[in-house]
Amino acid sequence: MDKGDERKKQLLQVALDVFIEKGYYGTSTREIARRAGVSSGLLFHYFNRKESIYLELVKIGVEEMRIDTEIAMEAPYEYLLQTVKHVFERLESNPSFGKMFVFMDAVQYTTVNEKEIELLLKSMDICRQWIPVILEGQRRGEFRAGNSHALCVAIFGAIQGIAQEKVRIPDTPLPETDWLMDLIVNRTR
Amino acid sequence: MDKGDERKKQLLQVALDVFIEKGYYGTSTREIARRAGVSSGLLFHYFNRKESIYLELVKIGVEEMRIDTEIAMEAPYEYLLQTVKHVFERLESNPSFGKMFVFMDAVQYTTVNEKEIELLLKSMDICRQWIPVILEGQRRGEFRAGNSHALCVAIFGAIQGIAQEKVRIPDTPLPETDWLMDLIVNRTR
DNA sequence: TTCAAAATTAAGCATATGCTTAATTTTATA
DNA sequence: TATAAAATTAAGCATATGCTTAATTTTGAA
Repeated sequence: MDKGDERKKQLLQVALDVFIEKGYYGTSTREIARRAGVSSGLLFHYFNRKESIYLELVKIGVEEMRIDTEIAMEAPYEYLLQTVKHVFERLESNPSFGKMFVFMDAVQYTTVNEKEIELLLKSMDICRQWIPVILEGQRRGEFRAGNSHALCVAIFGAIQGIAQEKVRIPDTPLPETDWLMDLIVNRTR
Repeated sequence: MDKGDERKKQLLQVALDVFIEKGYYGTSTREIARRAGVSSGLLFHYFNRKESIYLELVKIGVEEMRIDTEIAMEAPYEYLLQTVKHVFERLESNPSFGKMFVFMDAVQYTTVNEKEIELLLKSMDICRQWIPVILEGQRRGEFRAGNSHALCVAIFGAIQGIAQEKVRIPDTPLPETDWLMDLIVNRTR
């Protein structure tokens, strides 16, 4: 209902598109404003700096990527399977999810002078969140033995790469969930 | 020996670093020059436009990524295995390879107005090169059944994602080659 | 040693950028 | 309808950018 909030949402949506397309530095505030059909002044009425737009998007992204460690530790295999399924389903059904996913990855390469962003990035580091879960899965014999960090990199790297391809070429066919799980699951037991 | 060629190489090396770090648009010609310890004028003495620097790097990248389809078709499993091993070894031993790898991926997201780049990108499209090889591997029963394009996306997406992580955090442990192969190999036969 | 070619720089032009400011329009409520 | 708050714009400042130009230094062969 609030007109201001609607506009802000719209601006964030447009900004996400441009950031993904051109990167942080390649995105001009003028272009965000132009694509949204408003003046630069209005953009800076809602966001005090360019970095603030970026920061708000990162915050939204962090929220979307957070895992529930407690549940995950109870059933590592099941939780990972559901996570992969969930990501793939949303990649198919919701283009803006894919964009956010790719955006969140690009963030990690973007050097922006914001202490706040650095903090967010730490909280968002996928391996940091997942390694304990993978260790638990290995302890149970559900996941294959080996360097748990490397396992984490393998599966989430794969998901990341696939998501990127999907965003770049939307009719890219997604792999089966099982294939991805074969990266990490212990098939010898 | 040729001093000009040496300088050009150096400039390309520096430019690659900056392009990876800040993206195409975020990279200023001034910064490339500054990091190389030369004037802007000299940079434009060797490259007539900013895009030309980018283009030369893409050309080098394409050369590094090209596969030998003829040999690949003769032994799909073996060729893929060697490719993965080769990439991982070079990721470990040669940081600039990783940078080039990530750069080549970023190119695909960068909209640069160069017909030449578009042509290069087609020739560089990994799935276009690999799908015939994967189909042959499936025909032989070496690779698992399923959408060959999706299989291609799975394995090269994984490699891509892992390479990105490696470039971002150089002490990231790389997964075992076998784990990656489990994405695509037919274990039921 | 000479001197033309090659390497290099300093200065600057035109435009794009992040962001501000003051003014104007729209909205909603009393 | 009157009016204060909210939304929006137009114009512009300071700086950064891609790239050019004219001049200077370095190099290497005769």
